[in-house]
Amino acid sequence: MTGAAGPTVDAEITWLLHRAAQRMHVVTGEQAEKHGLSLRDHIVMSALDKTPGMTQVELAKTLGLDKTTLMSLLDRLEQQGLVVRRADPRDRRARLPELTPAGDERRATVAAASTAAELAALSSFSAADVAVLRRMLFELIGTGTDPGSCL
Amino acid sequence: MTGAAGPTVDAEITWLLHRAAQRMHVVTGEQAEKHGLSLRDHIVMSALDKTPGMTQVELAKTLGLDKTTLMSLLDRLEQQGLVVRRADPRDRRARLPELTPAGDERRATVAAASTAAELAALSSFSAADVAVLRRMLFELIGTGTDPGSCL
DNA sequence: TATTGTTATACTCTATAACTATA
DNA sequence: TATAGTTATAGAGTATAACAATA
Repeated sequence: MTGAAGPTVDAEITWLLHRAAQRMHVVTGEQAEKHGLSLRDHIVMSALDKTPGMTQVELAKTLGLDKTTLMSLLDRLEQQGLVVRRADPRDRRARLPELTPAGDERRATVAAASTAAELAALSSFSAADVAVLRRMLFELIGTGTDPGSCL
Repeated sequence: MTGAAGPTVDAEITWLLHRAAQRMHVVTGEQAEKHGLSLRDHIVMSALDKTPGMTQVELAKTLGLDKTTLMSLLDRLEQQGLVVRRADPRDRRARLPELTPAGDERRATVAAASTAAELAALSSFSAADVAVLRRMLFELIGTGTDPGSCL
């Protein structure tokens, strides 16, 4: 497409990213589903663990989710008793989702299985390559996003 | 999550990939849409250009699309006069989609705009880093897929 | 029997708009 | 007026099942 350069790997980065994400979604998602969670459930719960005290809008922005998308995720997690929405004492409009003890236990279980699966899928790469990948993805996401959201 | 190691960038690779793909999808997709195509339309047409003579099943496998997903894409492209489905003389079940002259012209236009947008989005990275990224994504996709599909 | 193309269908993800209660 | 949460809804993207024609 660009011309004479690449031999086999000249496909669009956009589509390669899409398919790689799709594949890793399967790999880690099936770990989460073993414990009754979707990948996105797990992502939300990880964020609640790493950065507690966020409002729902802040949480959505951090994860790159639409606030309405986050709603259904939180609804389901709350219904399962894994998350509770607490009132923010400083702003009566806001609600602060947080993990319940049961939620945190589930989160830790899934986190272990998920990262293990991720490591296995990346096992053929050098640590340096993985570091490059991680840095590039992170910077790519940051482009166009306001700073401050450090996932 | 893994423990004490990473300072800021310790998020799951899976989610980073997802969001990076999402972002690049916007970047290159809006170029395609300037010319009346979706990103996926463009991906299909690029594949038809690079590897002509594939059946629909082969095309779907190459692109990592479900065959039923490909159907609606081809339907729309055929309806717009950008693609035709020709009969395979060697297998009367099979049909070989190919670009029309109009389709190839449109494809070339979108390809130029799309790769330019991709390059711009990746402009802050070194060529070596982009090469690492491309190679890793490619290998990641290959895992679990039968060889032979070289996109 | 297996495979290609096809249709119908459903489920998930995502985004938009509008409403409510606060600020 | 602006913002946080919420609801309803619609549009993509994806996958499953079933069918016809052909191998």
